[in-house]
Amino acid sequence: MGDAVKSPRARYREQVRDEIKAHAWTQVATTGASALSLNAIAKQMGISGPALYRYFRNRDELITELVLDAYRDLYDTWRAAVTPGDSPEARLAAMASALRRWALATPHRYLLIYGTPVPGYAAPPEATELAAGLMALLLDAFAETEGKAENEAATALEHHLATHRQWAADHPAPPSALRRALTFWTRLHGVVSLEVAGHFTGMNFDPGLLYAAEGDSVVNAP
Amino acid sequence: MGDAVKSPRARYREQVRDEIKAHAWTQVATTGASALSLNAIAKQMGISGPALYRYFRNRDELITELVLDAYRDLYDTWRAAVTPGDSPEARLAAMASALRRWALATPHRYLLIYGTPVPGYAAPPEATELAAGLMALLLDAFAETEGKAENEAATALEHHLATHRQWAADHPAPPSALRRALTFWTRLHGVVSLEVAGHFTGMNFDPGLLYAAEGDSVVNAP
DNA sequence: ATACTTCAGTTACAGCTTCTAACTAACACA
DNA sequence: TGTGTTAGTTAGAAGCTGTAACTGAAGTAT
Repeated sequence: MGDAVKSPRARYREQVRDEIKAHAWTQVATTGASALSLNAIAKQMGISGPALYRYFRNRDELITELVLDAYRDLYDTWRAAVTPGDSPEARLAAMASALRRWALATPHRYLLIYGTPVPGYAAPPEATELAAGLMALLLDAFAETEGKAENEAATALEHHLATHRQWAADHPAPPSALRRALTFWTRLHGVVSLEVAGHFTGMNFDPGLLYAAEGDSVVNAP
Repeated sequence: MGDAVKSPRARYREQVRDEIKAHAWTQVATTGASALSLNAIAKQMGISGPALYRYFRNRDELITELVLDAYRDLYDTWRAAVTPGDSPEARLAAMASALRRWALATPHRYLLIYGTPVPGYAAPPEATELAAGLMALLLDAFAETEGKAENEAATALEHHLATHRQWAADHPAPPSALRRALTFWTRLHGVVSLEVAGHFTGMNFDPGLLYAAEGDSVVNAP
């Protein structure tokens, strides 16, 4: 485990695990996580079904691994999308459009982490930490900008968040930033989740414009 | 079919169909639609598995029926929530809080229509019509109020919607109302979908306050 | 070098799923 | 009383997850 140079067995094991995950991803991308079949993966790899259980305790463990990978990939995507020196507004805009591109590229990957939870699956603590890492990127940016609560309910929320901020306990962002980061997240998710779930198809308008307006509504609040 | 008084066979058939759906609903409520098992329903009813195929062509047809029922139920809930004479603001507030209550009462029912689509399932045209019926209730209210686009992106969206309004073709609401209804929908969905999917658990804040702020942000825009 | 242990992969199987095919038995109606 | 419709049956194909028991190869220790 702590070895810098891994044994050949461990290397082989890791390689097969990666191959399994690669096949799992193509399956998720096409049919979604709920239809993921370990048997089908084994068949594609030319091995028997039960052989996969040497590498993953069960189906849920494989799915959990995919969820964590998805979080990490989104985190990397955001890190790659922002230019460190840029203004917070520019960084938020970059993260917003990167998120939608990431979601539309592989809708089922987005739904895997933000859609209907697959029955029986329990999010591991690591997933919560990765989600917090994403949130931290938003908080970093919002902490650098000002933004007034636009109505009484928003003010009430902001006051509430001043004392209910365990989810951002180790981040110095003020309540206003917490509120705007949360709002940013839910507004973007509201648009993109309905889009990837196909709820806009047939409505004949451009979801990209709605998405842009929603992102701007939080970042460039009047 | 067109008979006002149905034959005893048809009545029996309808009764069994309803019983199947009732069992399906309790199953959906506990484990979600993706884990719905026709076999398990048959066992609960004391009949053999294949007998159910007399009443539903296949699993997807049963799920489709549940989806349509859910839409109808949400529509009725909204109709019951609003008081006709009330101000549009009051009606929108009533629909918003009714929606969240409806979603939290049976999370999987909300996810059935607004969550990850179950693989293989294709939304029937009737579902689109029912969704349009829900949207019409929002449009009715927003058409009675004023609301300015708060930034350039929102203005661009509003202009776009002036010429891309097939989804509200038979509704006289102006572009501003279309924009606000759409925004209302996605903002409420953004909060409630993350809430029912469990993404707020462990964050230790009250989603109800965020939900209220989001609803107000569209209805009581400054 | 030989013996021992670890482990990847195998087949067989239990138990679950959807769904089809063929058959029986009850009912409606003329 | 006869005929056609239909609700239900069992049998079974083909798929799934997951367990048990076994084989054979690779790594490790003596």
